Amino acid sequence: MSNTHQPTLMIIDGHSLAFRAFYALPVDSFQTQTGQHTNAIHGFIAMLINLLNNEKPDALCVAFDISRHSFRTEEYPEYKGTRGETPSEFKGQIPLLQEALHSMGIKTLEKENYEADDILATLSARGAAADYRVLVVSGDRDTIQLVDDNVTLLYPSKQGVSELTRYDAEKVMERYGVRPEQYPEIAALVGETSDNLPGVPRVGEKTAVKWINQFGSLEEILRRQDEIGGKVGESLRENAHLAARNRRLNRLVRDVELDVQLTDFTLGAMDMDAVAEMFAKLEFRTLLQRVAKIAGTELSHDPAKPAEPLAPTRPEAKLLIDEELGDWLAKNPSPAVMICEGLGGLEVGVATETASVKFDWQPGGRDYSQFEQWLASDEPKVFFDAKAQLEIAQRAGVTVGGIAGDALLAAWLLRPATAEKNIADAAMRFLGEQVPEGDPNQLVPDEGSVADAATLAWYIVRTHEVAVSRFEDRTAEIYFDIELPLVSVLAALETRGVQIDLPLLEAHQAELKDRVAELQQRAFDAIGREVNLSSPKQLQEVLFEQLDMPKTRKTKSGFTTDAAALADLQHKNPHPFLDALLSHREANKMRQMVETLIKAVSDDGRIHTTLVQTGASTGRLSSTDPNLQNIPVRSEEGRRIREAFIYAPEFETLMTADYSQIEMRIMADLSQDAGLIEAFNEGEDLHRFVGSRIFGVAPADVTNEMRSKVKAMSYGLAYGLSAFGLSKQLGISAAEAKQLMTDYFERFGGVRDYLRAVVDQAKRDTYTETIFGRQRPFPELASPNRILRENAERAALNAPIQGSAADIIKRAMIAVERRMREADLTSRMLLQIHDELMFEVAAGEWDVLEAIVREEMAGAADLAVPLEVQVGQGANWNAAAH
DNA sequence: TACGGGACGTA
DNA sequence: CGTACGTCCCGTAA
Repeated sequence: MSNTHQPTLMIIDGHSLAFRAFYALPVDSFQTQTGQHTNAIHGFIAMLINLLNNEKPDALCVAFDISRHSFRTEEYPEYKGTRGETPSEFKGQIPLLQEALHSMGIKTLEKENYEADDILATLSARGAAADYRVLVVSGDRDTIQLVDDNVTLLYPSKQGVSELTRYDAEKVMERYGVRPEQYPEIAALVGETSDNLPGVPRVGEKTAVKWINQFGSLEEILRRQDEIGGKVGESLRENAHLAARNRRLNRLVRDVELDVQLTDFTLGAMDMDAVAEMFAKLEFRTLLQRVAKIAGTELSHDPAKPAEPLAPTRPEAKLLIDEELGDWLAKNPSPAVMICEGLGGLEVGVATETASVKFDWQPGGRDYSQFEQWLASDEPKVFFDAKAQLEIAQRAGVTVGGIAGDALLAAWLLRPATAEKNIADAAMRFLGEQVPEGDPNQLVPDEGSVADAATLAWYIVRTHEVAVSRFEDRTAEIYFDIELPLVSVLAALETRGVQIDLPLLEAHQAELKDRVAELQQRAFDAIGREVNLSSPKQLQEVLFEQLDMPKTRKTKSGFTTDAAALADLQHKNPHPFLDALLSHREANKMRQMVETLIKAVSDDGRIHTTLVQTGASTGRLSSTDPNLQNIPVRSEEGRRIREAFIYAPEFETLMTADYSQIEMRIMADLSQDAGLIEAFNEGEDLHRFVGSRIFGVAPADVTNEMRSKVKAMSYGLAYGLSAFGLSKQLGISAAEAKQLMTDYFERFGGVRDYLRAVVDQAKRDTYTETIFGRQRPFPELASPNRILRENAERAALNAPIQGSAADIIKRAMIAVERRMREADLTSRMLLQIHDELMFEVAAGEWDVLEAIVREEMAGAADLAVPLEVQVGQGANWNAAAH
């Protein structure tokens, strides 16, 4: 026996053990507040924790059945037919269990047409071949056949899942009197009631074992069935076909095609944040602690965090104003502030972990001057959604300084996909505590005001503390250096708004209205009836039934009528209706947008969008009410809308400044691809340069067609574009697209290596990271669902690129705003559109502003290639473009 | 009235 | 079978 450590692979039959747990634990005792049953999940996880503690597997996988349907039911439809309907209380628990496992970084597997047992068989064969010690955990006796020198079965004893019996080859021999691989032959003879597989009547375990030992195998028994006498022999001869069928059905498949590597199952560091969130959802408190303990002991290099103190009791909020309030604020550093806007005016709560105050705030009143001074000062304060709070204060005539924390942003940074939108959810996630309900006698007990301001502030300060304590160093940098300083910049942009030429917009609207009506009429005339052109359902009737056109790509509920498909139809099957419809679509879309913009203009003649800092999980901002980040630009009609974005009379002009090809530059930096870096340093047009390399011609000889292909390819790369997608987009053959990609990677191999490495890294770490360290978790990378997993792979590919661009422009915004303030400029930053900033420029300030903008935007990151900034000037947004 | 799907605008 | 968003409209479910 060698001394080297033989790794252990553990494979669990998820369904069978969850089902046993379900019957082992009382359904009614395990329910969340929303009524979700959790007894099977609880029992399963408890068992899993024991297994992790006792067996210390190096790799782990949990296999599930997808449905009752499998190749076995195809041969024998009655297979497992005696099993009753799965209890409804059980069904819903499986997806949640899988989610819980994923949160713990544990892979699950399932395979259409196979049972979990077959996956167990396949993986144990592969594990043994790869020299693992394999532990199979299953409540299904069929898995006994998997046991051998390398494979041990852990089988739950009768009472639930708390005790597992270890079956190695010897134990099987001892218990059943045959070698493990012979067990299914016994089972075939005896039958398996629970699988609805009747065996040979009169043959029980004893007889079967006797025969096996006498004849050596089932095959031999059936061949020599005539040698067996008596009633039993008669029964065997009559029912031999049953035994043969049972044997076919209970033979586990050991070579199921599984799109995984054993190394995928290697257990790594647990993302305790994700676990905590999931367990909070399931309301598992003690299990969470037990999991944390495992994670702590397993991650020896990650010292276990000190245990959280028990939930402190909520301090009684004092009602203070004037000097008393001032004294309190002076004595209690870094409290959370919560300003609630209610029917009765403004209610303010301020809290530390141990003390809190509250009061009704009458802005400007003498009793509140100390509070207002403190609010405006740089004294550190913590908020939940600081930008919204800042804007409430601003409406009350008070500025806010010292934004030292924002629990909403902190929670979002830790899990950007699903930021908790309210304090109660965040408190549940980070503290595991339920924020108490507000006054039940309240007339309108809405979600926003569950508790009084002081109580909310107390939850905010503690939630923030826990969230920040979970930051890794680089996450903390993103938080303190980027997201928090950005809050007041965004608030300023929102408050400023952007000037709109309303008469121009209204004229445009009137024109569009006429045009839409005309195009609608033309469409109606073309088909001789009236339909709703905005109804895909009615359009399908017209196109595929009335006009009998060829069917387009399928959607969930029929066939697509999107622009690309309609253009394709028009090509194959020209019809005036298609023309009218396409034009109507476009004009109608523009009309809607213009209408929305007109409605959004405030009394000050400006549009004030909301920039949502937690809007995108890549780190980008999003814009709502209205969305100013999707104002048309590609069509002539669209650019006319941009002409309505102007500057206020007291200013002189508009400036736009955008990063040119920032994502490709980031790609060059991240991949360190020598060719791509050279491309940017050459100063040659990027796509022309890349095209010359790929097609092997001089840059000057790159045709427009070549250039546009290369351009599509380059941009597609950062999105995980496939050869199929590329061929479709460019309208070229799949072979040509494939060749294009091959040629591209031939010349820019670093890019290919990088893209692969990103996904590999993300699979290992379960998250991606931007240049500045912004992380985005990708639990779906471990999903057994191929669609989900591949979507996650593409998103993971894109996240560092899109996210780094977001980091860079955010840093630029903070720096530019600061420089403008320092230079005491009147000019103002107004909008951010992902890679572009818009400014309203005051007379005489153009040059100094341009210098600041260029310097700070280009200097926002130090990449392997220069960051190029293009600046445009004009009387409106369209004219200021370049 | 609420919600998902389809379609489409931007980076 | 290309990432990230928000908004509109429709049609259906409550």
